[in-house]
Amino acid sequence: MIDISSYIENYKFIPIVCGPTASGKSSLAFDLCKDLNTELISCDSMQVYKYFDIGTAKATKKEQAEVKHHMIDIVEPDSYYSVNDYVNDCYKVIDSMLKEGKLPVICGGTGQYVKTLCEGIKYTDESVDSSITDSLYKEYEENGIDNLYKRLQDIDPVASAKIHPNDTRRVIRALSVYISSGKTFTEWNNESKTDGPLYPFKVFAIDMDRSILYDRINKRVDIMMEEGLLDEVDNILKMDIPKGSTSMQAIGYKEFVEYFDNKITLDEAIYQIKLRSRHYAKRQLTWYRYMDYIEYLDANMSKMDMIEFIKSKLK
RNA sequence: GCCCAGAUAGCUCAGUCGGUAGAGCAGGGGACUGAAAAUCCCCGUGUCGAUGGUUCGAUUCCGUCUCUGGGCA
Repeated sequence: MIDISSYIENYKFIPIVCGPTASGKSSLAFDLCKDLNTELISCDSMQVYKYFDIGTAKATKKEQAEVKHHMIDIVEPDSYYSVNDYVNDCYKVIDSMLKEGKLPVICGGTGQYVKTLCEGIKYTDESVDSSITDSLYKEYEENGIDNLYKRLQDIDPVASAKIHPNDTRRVIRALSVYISSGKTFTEWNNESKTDGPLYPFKVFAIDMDRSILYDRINKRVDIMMEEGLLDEVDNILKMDIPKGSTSMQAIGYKEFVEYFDNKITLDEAIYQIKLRSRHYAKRQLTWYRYMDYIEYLDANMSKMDMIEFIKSKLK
């Protein structure tokens, strides 16, 4: 673990501000950055994509002029950007900020990215060729999952015991690792384990009453519509981004594809966005409960009090 | 006013040839090592509209009432 005290006086930890979607984490992290006179590092799997602005609740140009935001708008919408890419790029930003004497403030809702940072998972440089994955998917589409799952059981009983057969994504991932590297998924994953995180992180999450949160989510979708989400999506769809691209999985975008195809009404699309956002928030909350090292911030606290609380925990 | 069809889980509805009921959606919980805003797993007791009757027993059959659709006047 890297000791940050040689770069930053007074602080021993790098804060990661989390919270479910629409909980107000970005606004909190923004104010924290202003208070600490520093810059923000986004930890969000969808804000990395250019042009996906309103629907991903990306910081506005005005906000970005006030506080520098890293790890947003860094890739084209048709690119493939993995957790591994994220953590590597993130470490580079952290390193350069520390060298400038700035305490990084990380903020975002992507649980897997936060986990990877906090557990210090170190992915190998090897990667699985997409042709292997493609042929496994082809096999799945032709013959179903049963045989693929049986193969996984033979090769890697430990992994297969943890992966449900219906979870085709994970079954195929585990198999593809073995076919590609000759190592089982379990071996491959064990190799990526480390003693702990690269930097001393401290994770915070805004804790809010569920009904209030859902109300905020629903209202925020309405606000996004007023801000011109539909035009944004229309422009993005004109870019002909491949359907399977990660960026096209973003909530608030994929739902409009059917609307523009005249398969659903606008109201139905908006209903779906609100619904899927609520489901997403629920899954985020499961991540936070899983991270037993997290510090909760009661949403009833004032933002100033939250900032003071966070700062006190970083010392 | 008359006729017909409904009234069952938060919503949409199925069902019980009479032995007090079950799906989808919503909602809740969980998993998560290279697509993660993805992917996947688990969780269903509710005066079966009200009331009287028949019956050992009614949400189910019959009567009356209330409400909601639709039709005829």
